[in-house]
Amino acid sequence: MDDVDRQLLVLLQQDAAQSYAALGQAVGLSAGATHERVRKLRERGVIRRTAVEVDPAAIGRGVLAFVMVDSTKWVGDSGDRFAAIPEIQEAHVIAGSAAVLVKVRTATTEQLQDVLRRIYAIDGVSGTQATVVLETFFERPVTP
Amino acid sequence: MDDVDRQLLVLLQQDAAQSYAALGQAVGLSAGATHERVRKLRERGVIRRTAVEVDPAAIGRGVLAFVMVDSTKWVGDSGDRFAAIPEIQEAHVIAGSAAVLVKVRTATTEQLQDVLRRIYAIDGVSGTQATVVLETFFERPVTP
DNA sequence: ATTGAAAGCTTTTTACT
DNA sequence: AGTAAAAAGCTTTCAAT
Repeated sequence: MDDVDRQLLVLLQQDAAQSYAALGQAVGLSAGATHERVRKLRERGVIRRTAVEVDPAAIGRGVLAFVMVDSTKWVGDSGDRFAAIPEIQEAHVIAGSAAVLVKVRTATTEQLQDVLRRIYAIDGVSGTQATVVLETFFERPVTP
Repeated sequence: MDDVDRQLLVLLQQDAAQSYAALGQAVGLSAGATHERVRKLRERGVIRRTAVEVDPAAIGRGVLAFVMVDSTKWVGDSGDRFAAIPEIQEAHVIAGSAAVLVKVRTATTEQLQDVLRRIYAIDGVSGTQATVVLETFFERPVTP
């Protein structure tokens, strides 16, 4: 992982649809060498995948909320229970009490309420504290 | 936005590097028609961009935390102040008091502390409450 | 809006440095 | 690791439906 790799990652986070020739020109390498470096970044798992980024509002997910979930039992192995709720975009085990922090996207606040109901139905969950987002300043890739 | 468009979005969120021929086969369309649909999804802004997804730990961002930021003044136009801190991956204005919720990725907890210091330095910020993530269950695309 | 095919690039491989 | 060039494959455009 040198400077060129880091530069390539930044460029590919901005636009993964550009050609290796263009990428190579930007970092001062031939298309072939650029291709080989990107291939290795994938192989080593630094690049996990290439994906399109979708506007949440355009697909009926205009409401964003973060929900703190409290539990009376150990939550370390209940990831699947959260994954089973499709409106949950992220779920993290957090420090403090037995707790999980989830990021939820729904079409309406009514649907958000329904997601909270389904979270409550998870075994051991003793409480939720939802925080609704009014405006997203930015969401951006993590730069190296 | 019909069912085929939604299917295409799901497939492209999983792997945007596949060919239009493969995509078309999956949804029962020719490569040309698939290309045209994807082009329109881009044009309409449903697809924002194509990007690689990078493993945060591999680029020295193994520590993840969510930080609630309280402020004594209106925060609606201080997005740039948060954007100026590169370790902040997301920043959202949240309901409740004058507050912002940010997602931070750093290499170490010492660096996290330094980010908190820089957040405190933002005009009007009166307090922060950091929650460190112990384990990420999942982070996934929003499905239509 | 979709098809099928042609033209023009890109990726991917290979031989060489 | 990098370069350069060839082969294979893909994107993009276009006439037709």
